[in-house]
Amino acid sequence: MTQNTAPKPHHHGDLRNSLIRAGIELLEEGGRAALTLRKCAAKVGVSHAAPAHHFNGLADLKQAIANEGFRIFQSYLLDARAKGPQDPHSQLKNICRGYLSFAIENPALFGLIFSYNRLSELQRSLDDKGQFAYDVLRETCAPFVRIGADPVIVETQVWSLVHGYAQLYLSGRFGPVDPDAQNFGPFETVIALLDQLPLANGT
Amino acid sequence: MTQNTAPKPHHHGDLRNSLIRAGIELLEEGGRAALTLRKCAAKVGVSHAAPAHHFNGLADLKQAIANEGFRIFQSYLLDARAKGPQDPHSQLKNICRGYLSFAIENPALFGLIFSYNRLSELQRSLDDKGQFAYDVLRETCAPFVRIGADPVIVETQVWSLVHGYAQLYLSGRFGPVDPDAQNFGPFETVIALLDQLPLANGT
DNA sequence: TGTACATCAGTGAACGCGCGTTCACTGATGTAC
DNA sequence: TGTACATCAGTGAACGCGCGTTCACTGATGTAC
Repeated sequence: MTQNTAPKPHHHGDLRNSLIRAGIELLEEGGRAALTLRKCAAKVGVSHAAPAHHFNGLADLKQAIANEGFRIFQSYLLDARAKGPQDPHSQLKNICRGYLSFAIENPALFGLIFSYNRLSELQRSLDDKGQFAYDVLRETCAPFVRIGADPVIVETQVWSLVHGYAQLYLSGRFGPVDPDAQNFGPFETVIALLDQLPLANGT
Repeated sequence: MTQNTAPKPHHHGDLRNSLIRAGIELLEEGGRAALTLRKCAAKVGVSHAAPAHHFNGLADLKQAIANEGFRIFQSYLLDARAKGPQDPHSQLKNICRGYLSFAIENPALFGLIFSYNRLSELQRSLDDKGQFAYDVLRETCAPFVRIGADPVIVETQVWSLVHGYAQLYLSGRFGPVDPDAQNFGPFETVIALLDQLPLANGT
């Protein structure tokens, strides 16, 4: 076809992105230890030497996966906020639902992009990507900041609350993980927690 | 000396516990991937085959490390609560400081014991150990539950808030990680967040 | 349009490495008598 | 108290495995002319 959009690889077509997607699947299927260059190559159906043409080693692939993870994470937040009513309260609740949805549907990726990793070179790059997600949260929190108050308090409180609940829920600390739970599931719980926060009237 | 307290190993003295301690150090020094049976053995100074007499494989050592991690975590909570004034507000604040201290001083261990691991057989065992820590938090939260209200709301809110803040702080999301930060560091921040919660008067 | 050529993504064999695990062994410890 | 013995923690060699990485190669693609 045309080649004006992106440089098309000659044989596979889109091996780099395919390897990233395969890596995410391996991560969710078998945890961090299951993410290897050879397994990614096998999942895509190429030889184990092929990834070397697209990534400068395993660390580089991991970084690409984490970047893609942040992109997906941000799309969860934006999609959730855009779907419902656009008043500030609905936006705030929906963005928190999106946060929790991402964590539940992509638990290993969620763990990867927020993992503490003092040793990793990728931390700084991730900081930039993570900043976009933070910005989405910040602007959604803005209407709830009391006049004259430091907006960081509300932002940090909402983010910590949702993030902590998501992780503790995933770790099974609040009972078995069941995304299909009826009645009072994790989404209702996190909204109930949010309703307890002393937020200013959203304007 | 005497042998009436615990069965003393013949040669090393306390190899099992030494391997657990070495494993925790490796974890903090080099991340999850650095935790191997051979490295633990080398760090303790025994042959790489020695651990097989004390652990049934790497997964067994990891489980022992996670159990020890929960024990240390709980001791942080209890020590922090016991040190300061014993009124309910001080207790609640101090237990949250202990929570954050543990996370900052043992970030990899913190990550391990709260890691989502669907695949691990050790999850159930950890659930039991984690329950003790939850109980400490629950009883400290009890005075702040409004009459007639579900105590789970306060417990979950406090726990999620502190846990989420600890993890986001460690991941560098709130700026560089600096335990020696002057003025308004992570401990002051988490207390400020806590002060915003709509808690009943501690009695 | 056709041909010759440069590019480069993917191949398959090969390498060294650290890993978990096994095995027969050694030798210190603790115990039975 | 002394001796013979059973126990078992730790040793060192060996194994097969999956890993990342390299290398010369192949052959399809895209381009220059």
